[in-house]
This record gives sequence, structure tokens and C-alpha cells, in this order.
Amino acid sequence: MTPTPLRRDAARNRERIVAVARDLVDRRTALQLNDVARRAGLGVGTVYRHFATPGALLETVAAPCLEDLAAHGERALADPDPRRALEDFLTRTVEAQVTDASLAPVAAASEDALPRTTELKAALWSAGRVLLDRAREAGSVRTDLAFGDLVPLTCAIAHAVDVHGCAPDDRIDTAHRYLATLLGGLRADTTPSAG
Amino acid sequence: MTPTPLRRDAARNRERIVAVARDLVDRRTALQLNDVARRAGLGVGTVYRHFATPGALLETVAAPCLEDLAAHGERALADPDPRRALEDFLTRTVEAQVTDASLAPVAAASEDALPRTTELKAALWSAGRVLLDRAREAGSVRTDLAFGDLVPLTCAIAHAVDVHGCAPDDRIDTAHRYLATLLGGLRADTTPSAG
Amino acid sequence: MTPTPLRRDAARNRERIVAVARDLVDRRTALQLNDVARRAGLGVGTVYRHFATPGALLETVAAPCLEDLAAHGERALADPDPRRALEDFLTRTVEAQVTDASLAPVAAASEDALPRTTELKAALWSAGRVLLDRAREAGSVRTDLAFGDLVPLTCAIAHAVDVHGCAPDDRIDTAHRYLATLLGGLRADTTPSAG
Amino acid sequence: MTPTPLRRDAARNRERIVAVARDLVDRRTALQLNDVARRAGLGVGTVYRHFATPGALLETVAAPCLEDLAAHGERALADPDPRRALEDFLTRTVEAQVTDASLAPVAAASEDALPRTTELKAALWSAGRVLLDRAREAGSVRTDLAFGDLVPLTCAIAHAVDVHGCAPDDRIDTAHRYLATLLGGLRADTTPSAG
DNA sequence: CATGAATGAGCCTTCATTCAT
DNA sequence: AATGAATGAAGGCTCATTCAT
Repeated sequence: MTPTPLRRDAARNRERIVAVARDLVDRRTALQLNDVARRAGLGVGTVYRHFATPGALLETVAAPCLEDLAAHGERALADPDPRRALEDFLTRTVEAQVTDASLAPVAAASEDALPRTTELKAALWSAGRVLLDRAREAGSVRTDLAFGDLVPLTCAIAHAVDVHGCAPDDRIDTAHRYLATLLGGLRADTTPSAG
Repeated sequence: MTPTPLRRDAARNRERIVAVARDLVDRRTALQLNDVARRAGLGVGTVYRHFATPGALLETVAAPCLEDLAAHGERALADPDPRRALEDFLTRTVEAQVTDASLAPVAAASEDALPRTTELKAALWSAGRVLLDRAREAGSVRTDLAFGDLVPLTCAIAHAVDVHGCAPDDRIDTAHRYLATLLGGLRADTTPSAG
Repeated sequence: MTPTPLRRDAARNRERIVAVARDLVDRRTALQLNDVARRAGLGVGTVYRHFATPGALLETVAAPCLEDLAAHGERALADPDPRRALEDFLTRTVEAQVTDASLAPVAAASEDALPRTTELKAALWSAGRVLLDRAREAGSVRTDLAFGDLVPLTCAIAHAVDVHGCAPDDRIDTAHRYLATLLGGLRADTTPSAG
Repeated sequence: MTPTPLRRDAARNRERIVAVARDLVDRRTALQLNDVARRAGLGVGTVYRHFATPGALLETVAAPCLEDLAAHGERALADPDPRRALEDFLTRTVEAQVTDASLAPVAAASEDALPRTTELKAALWSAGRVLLDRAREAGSVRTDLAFGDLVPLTCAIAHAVDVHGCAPDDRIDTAHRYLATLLGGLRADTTPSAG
């Protein structure tokens, strides 16, 4: 299962690459493997050896954050209040997407470059599915929303923040405003209650 | 006022270009002026003469739809029910974005290539602003949403549909589901009413 | 001999074109017939009808100045002092080239676009030839310089000023300094007088 | 100090590129990187990797000659006769420009593409400055010529030869004739001594 | 005569990916 | 494993000139 452990120097190179990529992502710069190599002081070939495609590198950058989210999803399952659990979960997810530019594209992609990414996304959203089911059973959530809508809706909020184009420091606040609207809309009683 | 009526053949070429672009947009293909020229059976220079940038061409493709939306916005102002007026307006706007791929990027862009586009967007959203104000005064809409949030939110829904990745025929239905949630969330009484 | 006199409007167009070109030349901008047409508010075709090539237009712009120079050449023939006559002639020619950007390329070209230009250049330099011959006979000029060197040498001074790259206002002064050197060098007694 | 010795094959390619460029320069053909690539049998990217701009390639072509000139400048400093030293220096410089078409544009340019070029030009002309100062102190050179005039004047001679348009084999002789005039003009005693 | 739309060769430049060293 | 040179398709844009209207 575990791949051959990396040689010491190879591991160091890998870390350097990811660190450079992290930095580029934070500066909203597209990942170009040539560019990453240059900035990392490595040959392109080395970067390609570690990451076959820009997507693979991006997913690697996103992974720790995905892990955190998945872990939070796990914990949210223990919350006795189904609505709050779901809302917390979605809030965290949106906050992460708005904060970390590596997440949105990875979340929105239907195909992953790395199996590991697929695993993480599955873990994350399987928690989401349970939380949604519970909330729905508790009558806290409108019934016309399916599990498959969670990803689109969270990505949508993040996208709204991008379109809004506010200063970096205001992104989280803006996201919260939009989330408030979304969460309001999710509540069961708001379903098409007539005119 | 009128810039100079185009010569017959020039007009035909221009239409051909726009038609080709329309087709590419519908097939979710990026507009490349060289490519458009080839498909239209015209020289590159001809395309550049009519549309200095891909953005200008895209906005030209989007224009008719923007006009329709703006016209609808005008009519919506006559609706005596402020909430319904706003909801209709947003619904139409989202439907359009989901149906016509030229709209989302034009709507989301902060800078326009053509003055005409700026005018149309201004007309459209000035109606939106009035409708939002009225709805808010009528207490039909949560108070933490500002005029500047309308564009992001409608783009967000359209983006959610894209992320959802459903079949072309289901896009409108999906959009309506998301809209229902959004509109539910917009209603005043759902504002952070505690847990 | 005289070509059909231009129709009134055609003459006006022609003048407009030349005026625009004159302006562009003064701003050290390359003459592009499309560009000239646009600035003159005329169709490209019109410009092409009047001036088949950028060279023809440039020569037309240069013509009045060439005429002045040729006229001065004529007058210089009347000067009883052969050295002064030649030096004045060269000075005027260089001053003109340094002042009027249309001259240098026309002067340096071995082929002309317009017969009229060939005539003017011939008139100008036939005066130069006589002035040089007289000065040489008077022993005022080194003997190793031939008629064919006058154009290169004047162009050279103008080029030196360009390379020097001084402010527009200093060009004439710089040209005079270089001319002083050149004229000094032309004087007979300076010929290789040993080491 | 040394940037990293080039790999064998890379060095060979680089040489091939420079050789092709050298050839084009000798045939008075403008350097176009695509064209150079094709003639060298290499990909465009390869040429761009080695030379980011046509200017960089041209300067590389010119470099050996500039080095020779700079070396000669050094040696000229040892000549006890100030006038002869300066005249030799200028003669060599002009001969080089007239012989090697890569020099004139590099010499005349106020901005260099490569730092190396700036160094070489500085070395060359700092020798020139000393030689000029010495000659002036010795009273061998007119006083109205400054250091900044050396480049323009040498370029001017080369330009005169171009304008003269003689056969390739006569260029050097023509240059010598013009140089004789220039050097005559530089001599102190020829300064505006009245008529 | 005037117009100006159309042409399209031609140049520039970038970048994802491969592969010899 | 690492390197980084080489590749070349791909796309962008300009401009001199022609010719239908």
C-alpha cells in the first residue's frame, strides 16, 4: 500500500515544490510547472516526476485543508443538533474555499488527478450527506435539496465572493453574509409557502 | 447618433462572425479570433476589424440577451408586488445566465470591452436596484443584502448549475431549485432568527 | 507635360493628406498609409490613389524643402568666394536634414519613388557639384573628395545628431558643431600633412 | 562568476544560432528569431531560451568584435603620441563598423539588451575618453568636441559609407577617405580660424 | 474619384511536455 | 533521481495592399 518511502533529498524537493505552489496559489497565480521549478530552484523534470500535471500539484496543495475539513465533518456528526451540525459544516467548508484558493477548483472538478483527492472528497462529502439526511429528517431543511447539491452550493458562495471582488480582508465577512442567506434559504419553512 | 450604416457585405460578414461566435459559445468553447475567422471563412484581419478583442465579440454575442433582460427589468418595475417583482427579475436573470453561456462572464466582469455593454448592464442593474429597494422597504427582503450583492448572487446560482454538471436539459430545473433556496433565503423573516 | 489639373475636391484631399503626413513626420512617426487615411478622414483608397507608396508621400512632404535647398544652391553659385559658397551650401543642407525629418531618408535613398524627387535632387546636387569643383580649383578643399561624397557626408552629420540623441532644441547646435569639424576637415591644408 | 557551463549539446546549438545570425547580419538581413530558428534547424523555443530578443542575439554576434575593439583601446593607451593614439582608435572603430554590420546598431543604441554589451561598450569608450582627453591636452584636437561626440561621429562615418553605397570591397577605402576628412577636421588648428 | 472592408502573410511569444545527459 | 535543454503547436496581433461597391 504505502509507496516506497522517498529518499531524504527527494522528500525535501517535494516539500519545496509544494511550498512554492502554496505560495503561488495564495497569490492567485496559475500553477505552471516550469515556473514552479524555477522558483523552487529545481529542474522541470524533477517537478514532473513528483507531479505529473498542474492539477496533481494543486490537489496536493489542497490536501491538508481537505483533510481538516473532512476531520471537521467527522466531528460534526457528533453534534446533537442536526441543523446546527449541517450549518457549521457548510460554514466551515465555505470559509475554507474563500480563504484557500486551491480548494474551489478542486472541489468543483468532476475528475481528480490524484486518487488521494478522490478519497478526501469522498470522506468529506459522505459526512455532508449524513448531516444533510439528518437535518432533513429533523425537518430543518427544505426537501428539494439533494446531497448532490451541497458541493454546487458551497462553490457558488465562494464564487459569489470572487465576483463581488472585495478586498482580501473582507472576503470572509462577505462569505458570511451570503452564507446567512443560503442557510436561511435552506430552512424548511421557507419552502415555496405560497406568494 | 448612428455610427454609419455598414455596407451590405460588411454587415453580412459581421453577422457571420457573430453567428460563429454564438455557436462556439453554445458549445462552451472559448472564443479565439483566429479560430472564429477560420470558421467564418474570413481573414483574421476582418474579424479584428469588427471586434478588437475576444471580449468585444463575446459582449456582442451577449448583447441581445442583455437587452431582453434590461427590458424585462423595466417591465418588472410596474409590478405592484415588490417581492414578486424582485423574484421575477432575479429568476429571469438566472435563467438567462444558465441558458446562454455568454452572459455569466460578461455579468461577472468588472470591466467591459464595449461601452454598449456598460450601458446595458447599467440599465439592467439600475432596475435591479430599484426592485431591491422596494422589496426591502416592503419588508420582504433581509436587510443585510445590498445592491452590490445582486450580481454576485445571480452569478453564483449560474455557477452552481455549472458545478452540478447536469445534462443541458436539466439546467433550467436545477437553476430553479437553487433559486428557490436563494429566494427563500432572501425573505426577511428568515434573518438570523436564532437557532 | 502638366497632368490634368486636379478636381477641386481631389486637390483638397491631397493637401489634407500631405498635411497629415507632414505632421506625422514632424513627430518622427513612420508613415503608414492606413494611418494617414484615418487621420485625414479619408478612405485608404484615396490615399493610395494620390500616393502609391509611403515613399511617394514622404517625398511629396520633402519636396518643398528640397525646392528651397535647390534654390539656395542656385544663389550660392553667385557667391564670389568659392569656399564660403560651398560651406554655406553644405550648412544649409545639413540644417535642413536635421530640422526636417523627411529629408534624410529621401536624400539617402538611391532610388526615388517620384520623378519629381529625382529632378529636385539632381538640381540640388548639380549646384553642389559646381560649388565643390570651384572650391577645389581654388585650393580650398581637399582633393580626395569627389562629388559623390557630398550626399553621404551631409547625411552622416544628420545621422550623428540622431545618434547623439540630444533634445530637439539642441539639434541645430549639435549639427553646427559637427559641421565645424567636417568643414575643417574639408579644407585643403588639413590633408594628410604628415604625422 | 561563470554562470554554469553549458551542456555540450546546448553549447553547440547556441553556436549554431549565433553562426546563423552572423550570416544573416553579413547579408544585411534583419534578425528574426523565428527565421533564425528555422535556418538553424531548431525549435523557436530553443532560440528564445538562448536569446530572449533579437537585440540580445545581435549583441552576442557583435560581442567578439567589441572585445577586439576594447582590447585595442587598451593598447592604444600605451601609445606615447596622443594624436596618433586617438586617430588609430577611431580608425579601428570605424573600420570595424564598416566591416561588421552588427556593430553600428549596437553602438548607436542607447539601451542594451545584455549587461555584457554595456560593459564592453563602457570599456571601449572609457579608453576613447582618455585618448580624447590626452589629445586635447596635447592641443591636437579641437576643443569643442566632447567625449559624447565620439560615438556619433564614428557612427556617422559608417553611415556615410552605407549611403555612398559602394561595392563591398570598396567600403573600407571609402571609410578611410571619410576618416581622413574627419580626422583632419578634428585637428586643433583647423578650428574656425576665420576665412 | 472615393470609399473602406477584406485580405492573409508574417512576426512575435508562451508553455506543457519530453528526453538526452 | 535530478536536470534543464529542446521542442513546436498554438495563439496573438499588425499592416501593406487590393478591389468590390
